[in-house]
Amino acid sequence: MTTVLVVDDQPLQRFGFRLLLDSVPETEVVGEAAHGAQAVRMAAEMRPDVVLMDVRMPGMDGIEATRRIVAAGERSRVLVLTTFDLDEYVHAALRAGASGFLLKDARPEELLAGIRAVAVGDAVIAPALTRRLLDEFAQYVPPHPAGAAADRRLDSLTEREREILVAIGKGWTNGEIAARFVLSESTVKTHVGRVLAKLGARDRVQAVIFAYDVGLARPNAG
Amino acid sequence: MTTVLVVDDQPLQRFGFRLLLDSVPETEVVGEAAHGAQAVRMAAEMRPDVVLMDVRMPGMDGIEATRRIVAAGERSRVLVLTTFDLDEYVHAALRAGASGFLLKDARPEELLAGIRAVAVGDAVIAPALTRRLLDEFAQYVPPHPAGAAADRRLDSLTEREREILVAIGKGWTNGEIAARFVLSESTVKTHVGRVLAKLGARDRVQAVIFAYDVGLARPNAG
DNA sequence: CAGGGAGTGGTACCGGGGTACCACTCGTGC
DNA sequence: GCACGAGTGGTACCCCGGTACCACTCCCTG
Repeated sequence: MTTVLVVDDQPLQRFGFRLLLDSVPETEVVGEAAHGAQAVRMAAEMRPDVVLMDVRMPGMDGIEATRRIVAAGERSRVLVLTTFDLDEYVHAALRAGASGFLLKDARPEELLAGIRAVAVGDAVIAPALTRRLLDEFAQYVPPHPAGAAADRRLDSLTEREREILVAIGKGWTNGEIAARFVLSESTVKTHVGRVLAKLGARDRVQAVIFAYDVGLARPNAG
Repeated sequence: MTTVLVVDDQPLQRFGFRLLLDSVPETEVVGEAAHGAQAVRMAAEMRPDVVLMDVRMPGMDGIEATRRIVAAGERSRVLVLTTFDLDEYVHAALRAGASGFLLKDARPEELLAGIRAVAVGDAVIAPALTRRLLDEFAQYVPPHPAGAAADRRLDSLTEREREILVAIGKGWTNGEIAARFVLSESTVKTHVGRVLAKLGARDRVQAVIFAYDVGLARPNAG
């Protein structure tokens, strides 16, 4: 059973979601919020599996609410829904830590499939948006994994450990990494410990520096 | 009506796809290919709306075939299917110009929805892969044009605080900073606290990232 | 001279980070 | 069949990092 918190300023819209989600056995709406602040509070209180988040709302919007929920280390995954397929919304939402971005004109099955996906830790993007996202992706991501030289220490890391290192390089806490990767914090600590040991780093700060040195992490704003 | 070319080296697999796609009125399998070279030829001949492409095949694999079909300027969209969710496959496929990437364990409705999406020019990624793709995306794509905002935060630091920030960026602990600067650890903590507050950083890890972003710290490969 | 910012230093508290050690499940390879 | 590495998860413990709050000294400026 997947518990869902519905966030939308339109009562009728919330009613529609509740009707749909409660009509199938696998999902259950456990609460409704009418704006961002309320959503953040309720997410912390009832820890739903999935937060169905509208973007445009009076007061705190869905993006900011998403950012706070994710930053708070909540276990809830946020699935952002909007009527407008503006690129800025998509970028902002994903950067805020949303696990998915769907359009409100999605078919009911698509919405349910999306909720199912994010509930187990996967991510979904509306097909109409994916195309543009991929174009940007191809534009930015270097063809070959950057520095050919790299570092032998980097090679000693397993695939998972490299992912953890990248996450450390983003400044995430163990709790945040656990939430985003859908792991327990114990597991994250185990991974982090092994990464530090293999790199010969004393703490995560030195791991971050290593990540920048080998090009695993890259300066953002410029 | 969406015309589909099925490409897979396993006859049984092709049969399964044909069964599924011909069972719904909107799609029709107009051809089958057993390897990459044949796929490229057939795509050019019959110009299907969608090419359902397996990755692992003897001879020319699905990635190379995709690249050639797209490069040839065919109108066909390529939807890549594979059993293995290896990152290299995903990258290579998307770089080759594929419109989508799904796993073979997808449910029939998901596959049909994917074909429908790519047929109209959208793109789809299997939810299980999207998560990692988004992580990379966030890693490479710059957040906002911005840039000037970061510098202002740097300007708000005093001379001493900038020195402290540089030291933090070298991975030094508070104790080490105190020793090198000949200060008490209390003083260092005070400085560090002020630096974090001014930068809006949660901890020294994020301060390190900031230092790299604004160029106060620089990658030191080797 | 008064005021204020910068630099230095202290105490007290606590939460997260890091470590040590162990256990279980997979899948691969011998 | 077995061992092994990778991934995941747990418990227990200690200490550093970060915060809150305060105090004192310079030195510059109004």
